[in-house]
Amino acid sequence: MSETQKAIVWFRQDLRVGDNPALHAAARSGASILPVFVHDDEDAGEWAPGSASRWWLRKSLSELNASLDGALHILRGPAAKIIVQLVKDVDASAVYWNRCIEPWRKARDAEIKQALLDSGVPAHTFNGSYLYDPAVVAKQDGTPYRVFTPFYRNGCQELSPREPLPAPPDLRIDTISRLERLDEKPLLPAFPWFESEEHGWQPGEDGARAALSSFLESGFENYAEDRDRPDLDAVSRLSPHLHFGEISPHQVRQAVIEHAGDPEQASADKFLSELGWREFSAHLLYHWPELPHDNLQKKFDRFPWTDDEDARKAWQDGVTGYPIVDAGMRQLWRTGYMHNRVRMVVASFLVKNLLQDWRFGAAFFWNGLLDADLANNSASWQWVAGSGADAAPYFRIFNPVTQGQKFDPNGNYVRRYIPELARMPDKFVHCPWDAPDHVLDAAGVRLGKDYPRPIVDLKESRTRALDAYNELTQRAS
DNA sequence: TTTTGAGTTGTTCGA
DNA sequence: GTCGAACAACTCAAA
Repeated sequence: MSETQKAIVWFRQDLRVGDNPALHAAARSGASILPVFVHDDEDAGEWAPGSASRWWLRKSLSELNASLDGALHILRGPAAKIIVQLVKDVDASAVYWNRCIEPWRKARDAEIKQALLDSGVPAHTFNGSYLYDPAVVAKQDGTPYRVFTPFYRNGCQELSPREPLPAPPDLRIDTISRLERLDEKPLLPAFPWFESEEHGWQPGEDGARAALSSFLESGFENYAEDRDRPDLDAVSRLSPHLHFGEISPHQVRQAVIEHAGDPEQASADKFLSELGWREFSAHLLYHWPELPHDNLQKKFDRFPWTDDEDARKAWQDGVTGYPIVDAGMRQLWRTGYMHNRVRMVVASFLVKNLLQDWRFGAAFFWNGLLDADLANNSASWQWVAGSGADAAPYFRIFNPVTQGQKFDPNGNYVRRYIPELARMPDKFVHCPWDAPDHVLDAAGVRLGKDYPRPIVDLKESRTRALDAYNELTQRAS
């Protein structure tokens, strides 16, 4: 291979140098590498990164650029046009990328690959983001799974994920091509947490590794028991790092197994199954590209969602009067993140107690979450709503008071995000409306002024949701 | 080939 | 206070 041969490595959701199959293969080809990222919002349409994701992406790209000696070329526009033109401009001999599963990317990338092939330039693509290639996992009869447990036990665990690849030792970055650099300012989001470092996030490959180490050293030991406790520091918080591909699930999996010494060890087993859920969501989106928009269970197309602006606003702003719900929504605003257990509680509350369409909730999360991921977000909202494949039974309706008392037993999570309840005693911190007047006085809480009264009655709204669901099943038969 | 039993995350009610 | 049953319907794989 001659010195002048040039390979484009197109980064997308794999903003890392380690365990990057596309980058690794390009380096091994001997070509000099032109690393590229394309802001392809026009291709993405409504699934362009939300406000929170934009903040993360900008930081992460800056980190990746530093890892690549400042050679990352960031462009903007429809990727088909940009990549094909770039190949011509720099006379590239090949293009490398790791595959994505979003329906809009899948379709578009197939076209780009064909266009490149037609012009005599091969596109080499890899599975970099999932332990098990979503295109490969299938039942005996060749059709995709709809239920998690057989998917995980039979579909996945018989396949062995690859060993993580090292960062390419002989990376030759192209230093000749000089392209126009993009002004990143329009990417800045309007979220308040952008201003402060309170959230403690460190986007980028180093930050991802640090998050993993910190989890293994502290939260991991009691992960199996404490992962449902939003008041404790027991979860990995790796989700945004995994979404942007700053670390691969292969690297995480290997580190967890090495640390635990045994994949069957309780915390390791539990954590690996969570990675399994990430795989399952990808599997669902890959095979059911309508997942972000359409109920997978068609009977839900007739569900009588209401369109209650006031209720939606109260939910978004964290002023529903149910402390665990409000704390979750405020955590989202302040940190771009929400603990998994609380996500289920706020989602159940929106969909079941408030009878709002899950797609409204999914869109709000898409904009607000740093880890917003089309597969996880869509599959999880459909799971909570009961409309998905292998979804929670509809009659499983979370009681926000019970959930609060069970998983935030001392109210520390609620107090962290709802300062107006900081002085409420444990007994009433999840149900301030039950507190006697003298307790409210002592805590400095005037219900309806300092902190809202509940916007719906739990028992009534539960019955209303169950009735709505029963009507669906009756009419279906 | 058909049957059978199990399946992430819950709540309420009545004994 | 504790405990089991009921709350649907469907997928999947083992028997």
